[in-house]
Amino acid sequence: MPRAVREQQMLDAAVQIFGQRGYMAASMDEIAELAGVSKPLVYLYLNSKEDLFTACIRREATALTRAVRAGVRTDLPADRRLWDGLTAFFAHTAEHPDAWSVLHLQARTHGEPFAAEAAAMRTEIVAFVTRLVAVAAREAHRDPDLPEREVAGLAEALVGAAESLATWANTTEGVTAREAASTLMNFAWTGLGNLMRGVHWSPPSGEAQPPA
Amino acid sequence: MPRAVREQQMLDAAVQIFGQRGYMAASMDEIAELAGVSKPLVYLYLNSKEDLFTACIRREATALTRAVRAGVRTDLPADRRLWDGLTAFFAHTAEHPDAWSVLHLQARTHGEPFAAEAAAMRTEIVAFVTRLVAVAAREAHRDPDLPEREVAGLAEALVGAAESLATWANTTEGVTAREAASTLMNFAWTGLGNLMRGVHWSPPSGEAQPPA
Amino acid sequence: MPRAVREQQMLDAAVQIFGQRGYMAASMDEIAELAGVSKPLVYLYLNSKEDLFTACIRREATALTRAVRAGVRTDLPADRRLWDGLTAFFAHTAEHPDAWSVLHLQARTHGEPFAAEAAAMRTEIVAFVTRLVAVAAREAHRDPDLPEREVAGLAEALVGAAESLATWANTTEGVTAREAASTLMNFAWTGLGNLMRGVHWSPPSGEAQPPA
Amino acid sequence: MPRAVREQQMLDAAVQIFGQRGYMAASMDEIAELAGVSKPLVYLYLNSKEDLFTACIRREATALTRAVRAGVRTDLPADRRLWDGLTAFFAHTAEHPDAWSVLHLQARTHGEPFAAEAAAMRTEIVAFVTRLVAVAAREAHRDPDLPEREVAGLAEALVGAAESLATWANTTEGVTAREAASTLMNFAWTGLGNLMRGVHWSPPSGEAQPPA
DNA sequence: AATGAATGAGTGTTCATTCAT
DNA sequence: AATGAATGAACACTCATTCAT
Repeated sequence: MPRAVREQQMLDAAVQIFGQRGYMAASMDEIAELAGVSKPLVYLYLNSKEDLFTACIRREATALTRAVRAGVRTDLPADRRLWDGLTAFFAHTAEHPDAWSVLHLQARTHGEPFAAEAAAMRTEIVAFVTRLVAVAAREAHRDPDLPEREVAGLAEALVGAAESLATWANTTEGVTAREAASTLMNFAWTGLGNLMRGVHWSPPSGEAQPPA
Repeated sequence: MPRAVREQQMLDAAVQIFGQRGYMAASMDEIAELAGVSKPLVYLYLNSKEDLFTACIRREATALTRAVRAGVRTDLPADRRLWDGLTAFFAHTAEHPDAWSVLHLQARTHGEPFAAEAAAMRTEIVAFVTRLVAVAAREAHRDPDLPEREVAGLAEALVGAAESLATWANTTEGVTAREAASTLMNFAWTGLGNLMRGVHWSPPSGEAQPPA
Repeated sequence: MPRAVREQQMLDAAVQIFGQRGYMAASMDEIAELAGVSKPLVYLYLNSKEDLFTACIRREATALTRAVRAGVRTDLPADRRLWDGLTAFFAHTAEHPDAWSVLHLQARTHGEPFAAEAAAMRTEIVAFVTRLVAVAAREAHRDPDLPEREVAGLAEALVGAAESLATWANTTEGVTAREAASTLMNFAWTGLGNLMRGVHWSPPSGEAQPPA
Repeated sequence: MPRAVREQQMLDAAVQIFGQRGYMAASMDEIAELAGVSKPLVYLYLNSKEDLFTACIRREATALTRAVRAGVRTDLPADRRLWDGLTAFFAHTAEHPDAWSVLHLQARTHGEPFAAEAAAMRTEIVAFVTRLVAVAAREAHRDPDLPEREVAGLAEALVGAAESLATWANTTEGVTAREAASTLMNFAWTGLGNLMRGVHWSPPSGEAQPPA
């Protein structure tokens, strides 16, 4: 069996164990057993527990950002792009709960090296949202631009709300990705003030066509 | 030295170590040393690592909810109450970053018993926000009520955004509690759509007078 | 409360705990609590765990040998004296099972100092039996005497059988001291060979009158 | 070095330490060091201190009963079988004093799980003796049978005497297995009463031929 | 390419024992 | 005469990691 395949099996096992038990409570024994290989092989391929964990974070971070990017078409208006991105995000986290636990909980909880790794991914997503907000402002002919730090804060808030809803959707019976995305779009785009007055944001009728 | 005092010293030390190292990486030795007592005394007063951690979570959860409640006056309009609550929340988390790490990260990452403890506090806060949204709807003469699940999702999103901004404010140089609260109020109350069109929500001029 | 009384209370508690938990598993905390005093007081009166245990052994050894001696009248024939001694022995061990556990099990199991203490008592009892056997031989006009070492072995065997029956009687439902003594007298005095042929030893009709 | 061999080495060391120090006073460190291995290996192979102790008890119980059975030929008369069994018993306990300490003292002193393990072996031996007594009664044309409980008591007494003599022989300079067996046969078979009148039981002239 | 065998270092926890009062 | 407060030292157990093959 080629090395690359074995390595993926190990990462699969590691993500599952890390996601469920947590980084420190996870034991290399358990991971090796779940991967169906001997422990020395895990060390031969992945060097150490820290390296293994880092590899998990990197792989899953890449997978998540890729999934979000794949769901968004750059030729559509800003609110549509946000809606598509959120839908993709909620769908991916719902399908890979262990990976989401690794990225959102475990990586941030066990010290700088790992937190930095996860922060890199988060920064990328925040940047994506920040660009979106900037574009939206331009589309609305808003001038002068919002202050840069305020935009950063808004993006931060939006991403935080999304993360929180992802966990909420994962643990609340029967909440779909579309529903979570819809709730968040109403909240973020329209604002509570408008919502109170009966103003709603409605999801576009047709689904986004993934580029390929 | 009386027992009650010693116990608080131990909890202080434990919150600091747990918050910085994480629950599993924290060693009872280190906590005892930081508290300036011997390890057996920690066990005599707090029974076990698990009980010690639980005690930390409970103490800090109580402190946080108390701080938020103390910042809010029930005789003011909904947006003002939200603003005051957020300001208190950001101020408290900024002043007790280790406690915030314990509540927001560590407690959720290390198994049901602890997660449940932190979830209880979070539930309380979400309920607080949920009531606020309901009140706001009534104040805006909105009839019929928003669907219950949608309100739950909105509260979840708002709390998630707040949590995220708390961490952001703690790690970004020079962001004050007022600034974080202001950003979130704009985001949550006005909505991005309005913001893009130049509509802003402005913090009330006078500070809230804590009941006394 | 006078010191002597307190000390006896502590020994009572200690015998109970040592007898039930075992020497090493017994904790000074538990003993102090059961005795209704603070731990430092136990140390003030009895110095250390080892000394406390030794004191227990001594007190119970004395009590046991006293009980046996009290049951035997020197003016009766040898078999009657043996019967009376055994009856007293079984009655005492049945009434003080924790003390018996301390003497027979715990003291012998935890190293020289304690084993020696218990051995001293046992030696006394073995000597008592040895004298009895010698007297019996004389009464039976047996000359020349049995070799000394053989007599020692016989006494050892008899005492061992008695110890074993004491535990057996303590743990078997409904076996009385008289019954245990009767079984042992048959075994020891008559011998299996005779028993097989229907020869029995019968307990004397009247009870022994304790000297007082 | 193959696992099975290492395991026996560990059990050897454990029996020695447990027999000399006692169960609770024995430390896993000491056992591992005496076995010439690291502590984790002891845990890898034997799981826990309790399991290790249980394994010791089981191994030595099996060895002892095997030795006794191997010394007895079922085609010989009852007294001869008893004599052979006792000789084998005393020889084995004399050669393995630590094992005898584990079985007779330690196992009975440290709680139900271990006591039950040792009791199982003892029950087997008592049953063996009980059958012997029954056979002897039949051989002596004794009819009707002795009451069942009396037989149980007799077997108990005999076994207790043997156990006691085993320890006596182990601690008294120059007492051989034959001598101990001889003393006990006289005591048990002939009875003190007959002994006093000069009646002796004599060991058979030729040694028993072990079946193969 | 892969593993059975083995360990150094460290953890949570307990307990006999002692001050200071 | 008696105790609340405190600890040094030790122990069972675990785990990431590495040889030798």
